[in-house]
Amino acid sequence: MDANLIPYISVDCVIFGFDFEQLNVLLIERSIEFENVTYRDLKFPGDLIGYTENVDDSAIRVLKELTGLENIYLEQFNTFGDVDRITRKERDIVWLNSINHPEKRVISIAYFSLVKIDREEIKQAKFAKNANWYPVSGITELAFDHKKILDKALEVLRNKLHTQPIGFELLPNKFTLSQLQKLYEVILGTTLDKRNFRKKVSAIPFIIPLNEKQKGVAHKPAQLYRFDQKKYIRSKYEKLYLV
Amino acid sequence: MDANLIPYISVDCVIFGFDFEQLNVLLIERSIEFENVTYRDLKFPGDLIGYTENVDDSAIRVLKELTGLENIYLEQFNTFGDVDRITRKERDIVWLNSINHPEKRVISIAYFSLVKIDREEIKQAKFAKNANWYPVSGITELAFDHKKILDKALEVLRNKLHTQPIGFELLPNKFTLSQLQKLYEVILGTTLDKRNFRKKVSAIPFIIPLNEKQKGVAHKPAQLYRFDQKKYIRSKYEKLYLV
DNA sequence: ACAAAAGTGTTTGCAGTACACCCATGC
DNA sequence: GCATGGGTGTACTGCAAACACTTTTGT
Repeated sequence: MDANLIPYISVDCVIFGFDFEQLNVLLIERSIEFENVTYRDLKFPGDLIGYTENVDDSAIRVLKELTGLENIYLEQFNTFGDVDRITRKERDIVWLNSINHPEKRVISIAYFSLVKIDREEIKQAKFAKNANWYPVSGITELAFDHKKILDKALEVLRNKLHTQPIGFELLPNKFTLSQLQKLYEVILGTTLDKRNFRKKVSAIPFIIPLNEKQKGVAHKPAQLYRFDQKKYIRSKYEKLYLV
Repeated sequence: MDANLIPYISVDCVIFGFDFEQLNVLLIERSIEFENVTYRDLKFPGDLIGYTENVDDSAIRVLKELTGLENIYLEQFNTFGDVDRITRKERDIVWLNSINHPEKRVISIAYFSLVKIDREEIKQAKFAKNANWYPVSGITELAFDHKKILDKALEVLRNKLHTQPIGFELLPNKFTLSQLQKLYEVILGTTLDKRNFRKKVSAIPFIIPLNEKQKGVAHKPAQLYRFDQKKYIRSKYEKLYLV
């Protein structure tokens, strides 16, 4: 136990990635022996906060240590502070004892992060070998109160998607309109009309077509687009009602 | 200093009230002597969190102790965690010393609260005698990082006003449409067309006209309305695009 | 009678929605 | 040549916005 860390407060990071099919989150596997059975529970990456460390910097540190990534989208979304939030299940207590966790009560400040899965650091899977991507749609239970944290993160992500251009944080720098549409459909759980979707996109000045097309696909190659952050900031669009 | 409180974590409550003219917040006056001058700074009500207390319950406790109010709208909106957030100004440090505050670094979980100023407890001003309502529009500086907290609270309030029927938490149970419109105008900083506003309201099934009118006003008395929470929850309106 | 706020309809334009077929490429 | 996803236009409908005068009360 690191004496530089406040024993009562932690950060947890909900890291989302999109593989053009599904929305995924990065989870860490926690193995524990309990009543002669080995359980493999999943949890979000997180850590206690340093006495002399800004909370935002703790989240940046956790992300850097796990994935090697810096300068990615990261935003605090909620703080979870129930007294029994990490001791509600017996397996959680067993695990806390196994790592000599000093306190039974930890308040956690949760962040959500959006990463482009085509980035080199992610592709090389340099992150901890017990960390992996899991499709959000298949997650029914997590360690501690982390399922509740995931549900809240999804709610916030969906709300933000309507009003801010954060979807591009999940896509490669060059993307197709079908990929963008699929992203909205998967995250919002809807289907969208292709022609109407493209009509709206074409009216948005900061989604810019490139002189470049997809290659090596077994169908008509798609036009590639990029998102222009500077044009977004300068434009009149405070809200992005793409959907 | 209460030994039951975690010295590193607090809650702060941004309590909004609407007097039909302006949006107000409840602030506590902090008097300190510094370099032979008495400063009167303003801050939000808050307190450290108990070791065996849910964070949400801390906020409820702070609100109850200050105003005597229970069962009012209260929602966590952001956590402020910079190391120097309460020690950036020298006057803040002087004040911390004067109350023997044990730590120079406190992470604060901020809540915003909406109260009906016609409630008896509020009208009787039972709350701490150094607490008072101040118009939001006139606030330029607050103790610690509380101006930053206020700005964030306002941002969240404005966003929520578009999508959820929280404005009614600031109005009496019986209100006029002009009062409702003024509330939107003041909080959002816009002006609205009376006829268009009323057209939208009349299409909303959970804003219900009463068999009752204003009395004792020197003009045509207005129809009174009420907000029906149950009808809201059961209705199809997930989002309240009143404005 | 006058001041002060309540209350009420119509027109116009734009934005959302619904909908079906041809095109370019790899295998 | 066939399977796969890419790409395109129009008509209809409903909501948003602009706008001015009459009504009811207290003083």
